[in-house]
Amino acid sequence: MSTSTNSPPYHHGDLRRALVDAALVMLEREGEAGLGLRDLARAVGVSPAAPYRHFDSRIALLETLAVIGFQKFTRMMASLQETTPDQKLSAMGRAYVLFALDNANLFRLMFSAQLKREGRPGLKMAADAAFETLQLVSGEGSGGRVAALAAWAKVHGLAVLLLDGQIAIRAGDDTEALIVEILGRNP
Amino acid sequence: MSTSTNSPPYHHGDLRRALVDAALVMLEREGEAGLGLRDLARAVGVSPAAPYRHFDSRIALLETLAVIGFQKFTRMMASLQETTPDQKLSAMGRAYVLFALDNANLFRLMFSAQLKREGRPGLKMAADAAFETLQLVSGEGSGGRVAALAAWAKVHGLAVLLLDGQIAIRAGDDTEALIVEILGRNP
DNA sequence: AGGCTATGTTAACAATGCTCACATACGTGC
DNA sequence: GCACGTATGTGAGCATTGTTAACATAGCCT
Repeated sequence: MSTSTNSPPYHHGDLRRALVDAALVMLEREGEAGLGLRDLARAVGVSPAAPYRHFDSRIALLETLAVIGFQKFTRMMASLQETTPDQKLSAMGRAYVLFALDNANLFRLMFSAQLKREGRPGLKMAADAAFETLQLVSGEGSGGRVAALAAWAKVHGLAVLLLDGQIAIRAGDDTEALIVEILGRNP
Repeated sequence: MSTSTNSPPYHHGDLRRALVDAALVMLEREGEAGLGLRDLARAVGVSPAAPYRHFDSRIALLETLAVIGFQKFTRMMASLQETTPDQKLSAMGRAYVLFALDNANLFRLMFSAQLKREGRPGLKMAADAAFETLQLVSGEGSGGRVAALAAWAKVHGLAVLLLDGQIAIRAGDDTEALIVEILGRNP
């Protein structure tokens, strides 16, 4: 226990968790570029060098966040209740896009090129795990790998285009309905 | 004219162009994060502050590069020879993806979130111009806006997934053939 | 209690984007 | 042809950032 005065405890308790939590919030608010180690340390009330006891580098922290993102993504995918392959596939597509919109900067980080450039095998594993079920469900329906990749591409592309504001949302649009409509379309 | 000795001329001649050219090369080699103003200045043989006579900031330089990317993209799209809407549409899809693979980091920059965050109306204009014909061609075929967006999403998603190495290219794969196959598939 | 290790702090380094005061070339009006 | 204003490049320096090294403190184990 610390002294009876409210002196801040020298040891934080669970700094790693606190850093990750604060980083996730800060990431979503300011984007990856705005997530500085010093700001992060200050937000948690700790010295600028403290995070290095828990993360080798800023990149390593970002990788951790991305892995967490993939886990969250995987959990959401696994929680879908639909039964028939067709229903399941379309529910997954819809959930995929909504996840991207709800966690814009986290989603961007998950697919960030910078992280892939380094070794980082943990990230690739988390990503592969996340897409395994997706490929499984979409492949078994009709036509194997090509069909699965085509479906994946459409869903991912829609997510990215919406995220970047590239697809203009018009005044009367219900975004969620538009997503379902686009994904249901076979041009 | 400078003196007869080979003293480097104080004024570069066309520094802006030289900076842009060097930046494009450096961008493709090292990625956006690796494109530093000082490195760039050194590569062109000029002082670290010189680029600021031609670009307000690093972001402004990146925006210029992205706009150039969209122009290049638009030219490539316009140069396609196909005639019937169906042929034209599929040729555009193929060209879209190949452009992304050939200009990986430039393509990423064109869709970079960081640039959109700032005002930067020039970038949005260049992007809209680039996609105008795409939307036109794909919309007139069958079903209006939704069909156009669905086609766009699939093409863009395939480009991004390939770019990020997310779609595993297997040993026997011919990448270009795989692209055509995926884009031709209506799941 | 004593010591080992984990965890945090302070001070500093190198690199980066950016700015300011100054130097030099260019071009335009007389 | 020449002075002068403007555009363009230089050099030094500032604030910030990621990162490291030396030191301090807390918690744990015997």
